[in-house]
Amino acid sequence: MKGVVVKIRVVFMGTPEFARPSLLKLIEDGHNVVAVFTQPDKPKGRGYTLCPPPIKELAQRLSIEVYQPKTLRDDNVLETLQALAPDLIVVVAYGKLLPLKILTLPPFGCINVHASLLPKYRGAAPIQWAIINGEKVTGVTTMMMDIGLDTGDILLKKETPIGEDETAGELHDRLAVMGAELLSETLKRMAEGTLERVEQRHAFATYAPMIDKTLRDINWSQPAEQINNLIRGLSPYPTAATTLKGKLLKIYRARPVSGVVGLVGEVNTENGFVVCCGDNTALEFLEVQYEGGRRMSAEEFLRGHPIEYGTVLE
RNA sequence: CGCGGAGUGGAGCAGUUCGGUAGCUCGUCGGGCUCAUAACCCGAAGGUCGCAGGUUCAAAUCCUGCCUCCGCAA
Repeated sequence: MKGVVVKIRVVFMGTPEFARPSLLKLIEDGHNVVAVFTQPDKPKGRGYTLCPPPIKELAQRLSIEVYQPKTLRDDNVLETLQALAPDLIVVVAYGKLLPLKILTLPPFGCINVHASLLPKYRGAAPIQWAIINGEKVTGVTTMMMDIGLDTGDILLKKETPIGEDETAGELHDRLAVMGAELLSETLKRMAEGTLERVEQRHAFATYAPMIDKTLRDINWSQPAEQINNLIRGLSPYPTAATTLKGKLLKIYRARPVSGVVGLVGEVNTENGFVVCCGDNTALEFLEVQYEGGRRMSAEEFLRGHPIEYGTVLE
């Protein structure tokens, strides 16, 4: 019989899909997750149906107690947490800043998993912005949380190249899994006592703010490469878009092509669904969705929507 | 009751205002041309027009209810 392992009490805080692999990994690793905090249900979709966040569903399936406070700056919430007596709080894309009283509550502190190589891309949308800015490499970071937004001391980092055609959705899924693995390793090394904390080089910090809807409108005078970065960074949500015959056309996937020149925004369908961009570059649409319609390949779209010669996108 | 759009052969669409033979682009199958082809020519198969009622001599089309999908908004 080996020595008795004392399991530490963990409270998990997270909200969207990105946090799922991390919570699952904690359970797989045998950690004692005593409660899950997640954002309140929100009205979503057509008809404003109240939808629980992905983490709530997962937690309920795992029979873990779920709390959904509107704010953490509340004495009742603090009392609840004190009663739960966590040794450690793990935060993955929770969507709220933790007040000092909570940060200092667990003896082992609060650990956060962030989807970038800190101090770059602090904030809400690191994955999207890394792609929009044309980064070739990104990664995940674990850190000891402090009072600021993603400013805490770094524990572990793991890099990964961004594929040339990779979309934010695909990168999101990869980083979510990488983040879960890095979290697992972080906790393991914490238990071993081999973890070091390194202060961020704050001078090199950049911010990745929430994605604003005005971002989605494509400016065709930009070079194709840059437009494609935007398309990849916003796919599949909220999706870069343009206007065709007064209706919204979302672009899920495209690729720069050569040999086609024309006015900025002009459509050429001689060889695929190609649009002329700035600096004499051109972009071919591969997957689109027209207002009111399904998402489909550009080829399918053109069958039912022949485009007149000289049509210009706005 | 948040606002709006759409369901038509396997895929994408037109036809619906103003009821009267089911149409286009593509795919599939067969044949032809070609050294050859995803190219071109000829031909064929394939549709309860989302579902259920109603109006009518007659409904894809008009009326009512329901289901599903999509855009906006959040």
